[in-house]
Amino acid sequence: MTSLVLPQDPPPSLGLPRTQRPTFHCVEFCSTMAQLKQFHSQIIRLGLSTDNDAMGRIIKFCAISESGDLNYALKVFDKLPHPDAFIYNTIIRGYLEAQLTRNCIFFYFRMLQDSVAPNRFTFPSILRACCMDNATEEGKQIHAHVLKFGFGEDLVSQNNLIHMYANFGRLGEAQRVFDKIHQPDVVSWITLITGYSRLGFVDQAYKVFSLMPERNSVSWNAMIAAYVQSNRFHEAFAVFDRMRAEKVELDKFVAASMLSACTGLGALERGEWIHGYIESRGIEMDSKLATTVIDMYCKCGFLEKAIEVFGGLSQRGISSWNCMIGGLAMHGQGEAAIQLFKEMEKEVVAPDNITFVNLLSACAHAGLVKEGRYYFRYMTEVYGIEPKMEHFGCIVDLLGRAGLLEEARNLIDEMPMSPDAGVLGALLGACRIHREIELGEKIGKQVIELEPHNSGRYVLLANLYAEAGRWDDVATVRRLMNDRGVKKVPGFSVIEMDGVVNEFIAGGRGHPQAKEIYDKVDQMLESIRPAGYLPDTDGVLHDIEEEEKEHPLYYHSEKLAIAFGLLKTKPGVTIRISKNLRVCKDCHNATKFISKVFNREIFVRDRNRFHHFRNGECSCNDYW
DNA sequence: ATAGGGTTAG
Repeated sequence: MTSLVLPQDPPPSLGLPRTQRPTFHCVEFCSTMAQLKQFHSQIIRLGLSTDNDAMGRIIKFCAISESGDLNYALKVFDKLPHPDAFIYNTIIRGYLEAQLTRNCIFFYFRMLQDSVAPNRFTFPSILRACCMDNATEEGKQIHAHVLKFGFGEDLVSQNNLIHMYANFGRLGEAQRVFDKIHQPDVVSWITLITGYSRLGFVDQAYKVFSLMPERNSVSWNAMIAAYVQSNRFHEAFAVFDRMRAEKVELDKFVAASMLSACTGLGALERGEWIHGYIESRGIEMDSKLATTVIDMYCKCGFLEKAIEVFGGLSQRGISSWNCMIGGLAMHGQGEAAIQLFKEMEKEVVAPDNITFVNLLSACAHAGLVKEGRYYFRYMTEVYGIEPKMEHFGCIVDLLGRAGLLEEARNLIDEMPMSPDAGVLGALLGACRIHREIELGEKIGKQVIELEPHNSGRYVLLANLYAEAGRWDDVATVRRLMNDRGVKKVPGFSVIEMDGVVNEFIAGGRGHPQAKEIYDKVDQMLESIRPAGYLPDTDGVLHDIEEEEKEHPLYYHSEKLAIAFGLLKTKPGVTIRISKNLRVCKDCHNATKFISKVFNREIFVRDRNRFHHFRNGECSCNDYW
């Protein structure tokens, strides 16, 4: 497709009816700018350099196609005496795709100034530009234009208005636009559902979802994703089951959402089922889906399988590498993470800042201080990546855990930005481990004021006080939380059994076999006492109230889940638990003893990492 | 007859 002859004879005349004029389809066969320029010059030689029909096609290629050149499009545009709406729309679209949203808006107003009436194709792009630019004023104004120019009935424009208002956080406006549509289509519904969900109104999203007259896989997925993103995994499963019951096939989007739900719960068996489905149905494994699968196996504790899937990928995008390195980090396999990083470099995949977050956190979790320091410098020196907040967080974590609190503090002082709650929280955690009460207190108060609504920050300081036996101060922190109306996130643990996800909350009696399970906990804790287990009540604020101090420690959610696991599985079978908070000191200690006395491997995934308990020891080396 | 909208990682 290198030479294409344009009709030269007779020379086209602008006065001819459309059917008799030359067509310019040749431009649509272009794949490079060089080819396009050839056609362009031929067309100019035909005397058509100011012909909208011809130039519109040239501009379309330059402004929108992958291999185009927006500046060239603009040059062509500047030579046109009377560009038509198509051409303006195309340039606006080009700016949009180049993410030059201010220029989109600017160009739209220029279009109006040039007295070219916008058409129904104009508004979707310009509304998206307003959306991306957070241009609320212009957005409202353009909404008025949509109506004024008579496109109040155009569905695509209305759907984009819904999208835009939702993005602005103006759900009332979004709903009003939706309500005015005579026949909303599936996209209108989905846009509204996603709008509610992204702003955290999941129940409202569900109300809309349940009103939909017809649903396709995209709408099912919008609802599933809404639940997954708000950590309501059981509800995601419920919607998924309904979708299956209605015989809707899952596509790669639904598969990805459901894998995330499995990841969130630590539901390995169900995750394996989805993965098997993807393979047997030949659902396309793009790099995003591959990353989701690998992430599921990592976070559900099946690291070997994650490595296998990773190894089998024909294309390894940066995110696959990052995910795998992060998985090794989470399992405390620092050396392996570094090995993998070196392999990545060998395959000439350029690491990005996330790669280094994961690599540094691998060093931190494995206590590889020397290596961590090395790669922190390496990142900037070799790849020119300036450390961001997260990188400082990793290094502070690394140094702090290793007891190098002074160095961690100095690093914080030298940071180019002021430390956020995450960075200071890392230092605070280190203070608790190393019983640096005074420094910890100072940092703890700072952290709380940085994130006064994050209950975890209060818990950390309270635990530090508890560590020092300062019970009055523990009470003060709790009072502060109460006064501010900050609710502690309830801790829960889940264990999957024959594909059923069993969820436990501390002291909860909701499980049908509660009696049996609680008896098992008592028996379990009695049998580890002779081996040396002593209950440790320091971490009390973790799950419970003061007056219940002594007792419910025994009934922390992970103890219930482990007891259930012992009850329901054959001797020797590995027990896998995942919980939403960090595992407390007492549970960690107890689990070590359980692994020895009951001769079981126990995997516990907590908020931060994996703990692999075996024969009385934990893979984290008590380093968490 | 050239153009527009919805869902997925880390």
